[in-house]
Amino acid sequence: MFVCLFALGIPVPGKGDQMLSNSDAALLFKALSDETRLKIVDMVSEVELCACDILEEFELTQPTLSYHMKILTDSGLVQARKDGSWMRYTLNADIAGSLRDYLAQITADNKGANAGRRQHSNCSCQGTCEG
Amino acid sequence: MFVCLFALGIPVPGKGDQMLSNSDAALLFKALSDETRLKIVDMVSEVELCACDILEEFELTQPTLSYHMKILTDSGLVQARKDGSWMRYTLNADIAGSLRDYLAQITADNKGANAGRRQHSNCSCQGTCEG
DNA sequence: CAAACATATAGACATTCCTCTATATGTTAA
DNA sequence: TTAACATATAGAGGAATGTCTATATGTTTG
Repeated sequence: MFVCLFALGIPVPGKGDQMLSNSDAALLFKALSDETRLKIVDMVSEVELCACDILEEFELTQPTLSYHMKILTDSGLVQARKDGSWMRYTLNADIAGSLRDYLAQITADNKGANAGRRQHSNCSCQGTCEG
Repeated sequence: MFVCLFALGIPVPGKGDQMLSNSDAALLFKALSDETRLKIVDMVSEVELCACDILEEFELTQPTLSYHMKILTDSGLVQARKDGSWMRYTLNADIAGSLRDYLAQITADNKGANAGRRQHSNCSCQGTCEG
């Protein structure tokens, strides 16, 4: 039977993304533990944005936004690129993927020694999902 | 072409789990922003455990563990069940699933108006995944 | 160069977080 | 009922967080 390894929280082999350490994951979740930063992640996952574009969407001062961007880039979840006087931000899709894998891993209940493969409750792939 | 909706971060219809609000998600990520709590989540996702079982795995005092369990249960990520003198803890799989969906959603780059369905980088389902 | 623009840093301040000790509450067992 | 066990609560203290104002740094433009 084919199952969706991703949905089971099993890192897909050959993808090159390694399981995050607990401390890295804690840092990434801390970066996501603030509503402002959640909105920023959502924004920069769609399209590259400069700080001034992001600032317009919030009622924050420029230094406060800079503080949040530093937390996001230090965690690795957001990439910064300097373009003249602008800083352009995008999501780091690899880190985001690793964090999704990590979250799936620690919330999966198939980690015991005798855990068998089975359909994950959150996967729509009714057994047809390649594993 | 069939794609994996789950891996795309699109809530699977008919599952009954609603997209979390930003503030709920921030609270859940805050619950996960501490290494001790990450380990606890990993532990209780495998098997129901009482506080004393969990305490043995850490170099913490009992009140400190109680503090962490309160944060985890208040967030909804962990369920508590009183059994005589013991508190038994398990992962709330529904909330965990909603959080995985939320994370997939805000880190997906397919949210624009003209976004097309396509294979997600973290899904092993090579187009065979039912959507 | 000087002015305007974009961003970062420094420092202050209130709040929250994580840990502890001490103690309280509730449950089981002798 | 008393002792032992399991957990929760109160309160303290130091560290971290999120916000601001003021200022510094670097870039573009007239």
